[in-house]
Amino acid sequence: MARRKKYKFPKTTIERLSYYFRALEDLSKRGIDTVSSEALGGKLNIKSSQIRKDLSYFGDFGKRGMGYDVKYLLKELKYILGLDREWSVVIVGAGHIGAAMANYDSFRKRGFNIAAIFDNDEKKIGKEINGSPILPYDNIDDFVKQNKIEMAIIAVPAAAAQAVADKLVESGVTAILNFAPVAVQLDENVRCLSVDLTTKLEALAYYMSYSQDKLWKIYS
Amino acid sequence: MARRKKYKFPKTTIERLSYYFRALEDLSKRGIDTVSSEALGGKLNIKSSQIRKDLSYFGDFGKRGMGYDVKYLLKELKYILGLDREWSVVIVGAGHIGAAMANYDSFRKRGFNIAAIFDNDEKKIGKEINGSPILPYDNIDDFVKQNKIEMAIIAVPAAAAQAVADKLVESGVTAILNFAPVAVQLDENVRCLSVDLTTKLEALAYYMSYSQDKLWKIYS
DNA sequence: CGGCGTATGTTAAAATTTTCACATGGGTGA
DNA sequence: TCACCCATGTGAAAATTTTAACATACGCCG
Ligand SMILES: NC(=O)c1ccc[n+]([C@@H]2O[C@H](COP(=O)([O-])OP(=O)(O)OC[C@H]3O[C@@H](n4cnc5c(N)ncnc54)[C@H](O)[C@@H]3O)[C@@H](O)[C@H]2O)c1
Ligand SMILES: NC(=O)c1ccc[n+]([C@@H]2O[C@H](COP(=O)([O-])OP(=O)(O)OC[C@H]3O[C@@H](n4cnc5c(N)ncnc54)[C@H](O)[C@@H]3O)[C@@H](O)[C@H]2O)c1
Repeated sequence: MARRKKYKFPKTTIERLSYYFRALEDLSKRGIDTVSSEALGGKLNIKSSQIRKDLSYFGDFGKRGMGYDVKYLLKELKYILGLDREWSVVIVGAGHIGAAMANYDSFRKRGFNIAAIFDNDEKKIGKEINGSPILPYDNIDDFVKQNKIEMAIIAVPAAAAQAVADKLVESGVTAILNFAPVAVQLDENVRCLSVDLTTKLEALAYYMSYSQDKLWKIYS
Repeated sequence: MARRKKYKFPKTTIERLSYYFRALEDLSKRGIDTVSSEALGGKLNIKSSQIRKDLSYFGDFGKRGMGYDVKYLLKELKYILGLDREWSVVIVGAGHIGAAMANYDSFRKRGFNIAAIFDNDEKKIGKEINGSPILPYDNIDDFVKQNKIEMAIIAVPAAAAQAVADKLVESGVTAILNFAPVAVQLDENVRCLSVDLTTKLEALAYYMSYSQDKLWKIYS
């Protein structure tokens, strides 16, 4: 499909491409139309050689002696990251996290459309959050199938997460962002990323206790 | 301070220790008092050798032929992770993310006390979330000093994040969990972890576009 | 139009992290 | 008590990822 020079590269590269993309958007907004790997790295606390290597896995985007054309690189990264299209997403769990995600307009700007939110709490069903309806969890299967939903965000309590994930996958979802603090077991052709906020706090606690360990990247 | 056999180990080890801790809590609740690295790994999708190595950086916690005593390992991990004490935390930004974090009781159970939430929105000041008062952002300096706050959660818009971080550090905070999508520039003796939800979604989009890449860990 | 400064893309080396393989030692039961 | 089983802890190998170094190419300026 998309351009790619090498077939193997670090998993962390994709994460960094996303950072590059955002930083470039910022530069673009500020009217800057050329940037060197050195300058971009300074902004993100990432070594310039790392940036050049990451980009080199996908193509030759820069001009020697000159750096990178911001708009051009943005376009390429958009393509590489799969952001040149719309993604239909459902959120399961209309609680705090689910609501936060539904209210975050930057997702929509990036092409992630929150088609609906599902919950099993009668009191929430029928309302809407930021324009997305809250629907009965029991209808999720039909909805996902009919609307060809590919991505889902799980924001239900840990105890319910595995069952929700199973139902989602059965309905046809193939990518899941999971906020529940459990290791969801899934078929290997389903992509699942977990966001674990407790772990982050605990890691901070560890590093507070052992101040001799100075090992941080701005990203993680 | 705490026990540690080797002085160098992967950064990812700490993250995993946190997963082990949570999985062990679960086992403990269910009345299981011994576990092998193999069984624990199965629960978390982590190789048993990885678990044994991670633990070996800090001590000999298991019994050969037997596995690990759940309660004992929990106690040790609690100590290692710095969870055997209370942490006073402030949240900056009483928006969606700030509210979600303040409402999450598991943090309190783990020893993270949300001492206060700060905001510059007149309409929010004076209210409280889950027992924590929302105070004027202008008072944050005094509050942090007087209450010896060490940790902070930044949940303000990206544009304000750097200024907030600077103010926090100036007031004495030395650990920050940052939700704003910017690389905050900090003195190297301040620990900062960022949670970047946009990046996670974008990474999912990438892997949806390139289904040939099957490379997932349950954690990330 | 050709030399010079500059920043890329790449190759090779270094560093880090994971995985393997197995010797080691604790517990159990005969 | 002793032999046997089992899962740990570890040292060495493999795999992955980052960093360094530099030859290469581009554009500008004189
Ligand atoms: N809030 C935080 O800051 C935070 C931090 C770390 C982890 N998490 C995790 O994120 C997840 C969501 O947290 P939250 O704070 O939004 O929880 P919440 O309690 O605010 O919301 C959960 C929602 O899920 C709904 N729900 C429960 N079971 C369901 C089911 N089977 N099907 C459909 N809907 C169901 C509930 O009605 C509720 O609306 C939880 O797993 C939690 O552990 C949250
Ligand atoms: N909501 C999400 O799902 C989501 C997803 C990705 C990233 N984020 C990031 O997390 C951060 C918080 O997001 P949110 O959705 O909670 O935003 P929000 O708009 O709901 O809340 C922001 C809060 O910060 C307060 N605030 C603004 N400037 C301030 C300042 N200088 N000092 C003190 N308070 C100030 C506002 O009054 C508001 O209450 C943002 O940086 C956002 O980009 C949020």
